[in-house]
Amino acid sequence: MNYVVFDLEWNQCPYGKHREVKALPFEIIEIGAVKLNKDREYVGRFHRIVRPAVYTKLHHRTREIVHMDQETLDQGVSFQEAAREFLAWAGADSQFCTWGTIDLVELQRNMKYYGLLHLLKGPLHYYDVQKLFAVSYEDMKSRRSLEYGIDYLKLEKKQDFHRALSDAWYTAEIFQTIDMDVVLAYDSIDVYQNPKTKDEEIHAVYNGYSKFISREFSTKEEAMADREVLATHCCLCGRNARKKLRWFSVNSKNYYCVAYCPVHGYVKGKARMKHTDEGKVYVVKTIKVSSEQEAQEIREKRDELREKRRKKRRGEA
DNA sequence: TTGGATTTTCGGCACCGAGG
DNA sequence: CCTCGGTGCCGAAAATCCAA
Repeated sequence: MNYVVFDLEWNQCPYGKHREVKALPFEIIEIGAVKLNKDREYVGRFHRIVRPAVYTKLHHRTREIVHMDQETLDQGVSFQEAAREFLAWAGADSQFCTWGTIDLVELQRNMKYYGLLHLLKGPLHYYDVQKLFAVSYEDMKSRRSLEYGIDYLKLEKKQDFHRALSDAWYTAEIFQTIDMDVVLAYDSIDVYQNPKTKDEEIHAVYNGYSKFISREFSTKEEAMADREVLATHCCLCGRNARKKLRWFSVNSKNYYCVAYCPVHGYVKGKARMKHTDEGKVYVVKTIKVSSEQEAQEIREKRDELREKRRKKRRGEA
């Protein structure tokens, strides 16, 4: 098993959104990757410039960020060739690592555009080094820039940022500093290819929380009526935790609830509604360990929200 | 049963900070 | 300039409640 740390550079429609190709808002123009063995030692690299075929001219903003001239781009290979070679080079049993969540999405979106998505079966497990950085060195929630991470760790800035190979290299260097226990405990799942059937639904357990990704439903109501979506299993032992506070919504997308595990005490649930390109919905539910105090706070938050809406109604009447 | 009051739902919008 | 995810606010519409 190898780790493939990769980074992409992409371009967008230089003439504004109204003239873009809907299925391809971002066109990949460069792929850079560093391969590490199971001990996270450097074993190889991959680099391709991709000749753009949809947006042949660089967006002015892109040109400012990515330092590439037109000749360099024109000398690139086609996306089909670059993607096939990249995946072949990566090998079937490698673990992808990226800085942030977007690169996996754009890679797949570009592959879909060219009818190559079957080469990369999702959902994809990967390591989001930006997240691992936050878990290891900050508050778990922050999402820092790559350069911030390099500065924080006092690593040498040998090359410019915002080129695929150098950013992949920087990401790999940060990845190498992360404690292996943290890496193993916090893998990420990309659901650009979201679960379609019940067997494909994802149940993942992490340190102190668990994540469930449902199959598709036609409507939100149907989703929120599903047994597995509503279930509140303790994220530590998997036992059914009895609900203390039923699922309630704060807005159209997020639902919360509180439950009590007979062994581990309070847990809190959060369910987020996600929409697919085809207008279906699926649910990403997380269950986290909580406390009596936090449970009380969530209850108060719910009551406050109700009170607020009530007051507002009165004011308008 | 019904109409008004109250509560919930839900899309739009704006902001932030990451990505290019 | 555009995407994405998260958050919060707002108002209209839908759903529900409740008393006459």
